[in-house]
Amino acid sequence: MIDRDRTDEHVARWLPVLPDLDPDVEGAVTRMSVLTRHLREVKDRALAEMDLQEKEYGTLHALAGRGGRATPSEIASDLRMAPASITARVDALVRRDFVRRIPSPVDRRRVDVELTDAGRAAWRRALGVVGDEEHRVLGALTPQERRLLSDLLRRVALAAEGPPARP
Amino acid sequence: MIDRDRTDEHVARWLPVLPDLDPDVEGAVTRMSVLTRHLREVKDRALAEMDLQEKEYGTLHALAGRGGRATPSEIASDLRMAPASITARVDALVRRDFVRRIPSPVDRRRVDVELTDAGRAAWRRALGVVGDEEHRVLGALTPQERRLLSDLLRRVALAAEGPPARP
DNA sequence: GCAGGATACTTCGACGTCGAATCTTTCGAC
DNA sequence: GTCGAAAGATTCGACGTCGAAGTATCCTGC
Repeated sequence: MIDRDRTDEHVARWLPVLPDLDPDVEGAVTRMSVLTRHLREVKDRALAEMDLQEKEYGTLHALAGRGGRATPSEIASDLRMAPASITARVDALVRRDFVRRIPSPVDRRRVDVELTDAGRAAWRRALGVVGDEEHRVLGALTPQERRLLSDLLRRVALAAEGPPARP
Repeated sequence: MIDRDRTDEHVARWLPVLPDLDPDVEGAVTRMSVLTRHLREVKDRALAEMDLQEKEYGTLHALAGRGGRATPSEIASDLRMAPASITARVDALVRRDFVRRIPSPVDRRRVDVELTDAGRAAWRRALGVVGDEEHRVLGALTPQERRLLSDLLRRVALAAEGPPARP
């Protein structure tokens, strides 16, 4: 038969006290949360071995996703963080020579943040390891099942993105 | 045809720069992360309307899951937090009379934390609203599809819980 | 041209979490 | 019995994030 995972234990532990708990809803939600946390932790450890923190990598990644140049506000938006939090992140990356601050010549309020060659190299070097664990755990499914999973999650995501709950 | 969600945009934006990105793997992982964050934010807002913070509810919930009585270490373990972080949380709940500290008579190193009647009532009152959004978004699927989603995620979770990646 | 509002980044103060250290109590070896 | 190691909660100092305030700059309407 199929094995039980930790979420099954979790649900089994709660069912007696919350009888109207839907095991499939609770199971799906809990597993998404568990897997998200797991991937972040593995990514953290893998990056640490190449002397990079997750927040450093994340900032470089956001930058690379914008062609290697972006404003603090854009980075904050991509990372879903407060713009105020970006200042310290960029400071640290500047100290490591992974990034440069370039005052915008066209708008003197703006400061563009630009990847240096070293920054881009560090990002590329780390790029491989961060996806590895994702592929490893998703490798438990066949390609068709991965497509199916992604499609099911898209429909759930659309419901989440759409109209909020009716009062 | 089927609609695109924000994750589809995300993948489309990255595909040109990372050609060997697997859209199904990246899509599934990103949607799990997005949905986990979404559910936490909605839960936060719903709880705020009944004058409860997410961290307060979380602590009460962990306590209720242990029959209304547990040690700080047990709470920390259930919440996957450092035991040191529990002290302040319990302090705040004690101030609201949701919780009591009871020195263990059998082991004088231990301090049991116990739900008060008010604490249990607050937990029960909040219990309904936290599950509502989960059911709403998962309602985009049929019961059979929810079962299927949960089963697919279980297999992924088992791969994550199992042996780590081979070096 | 200029006054007032909007925009963009940064600074500041507060907060939550964590690892390490502390202090007490318990347990085990002898 | 006693000593040292282990276990449990807490305190402390550091860190990352955030909202609000601050500062400089741009833009729009008049």
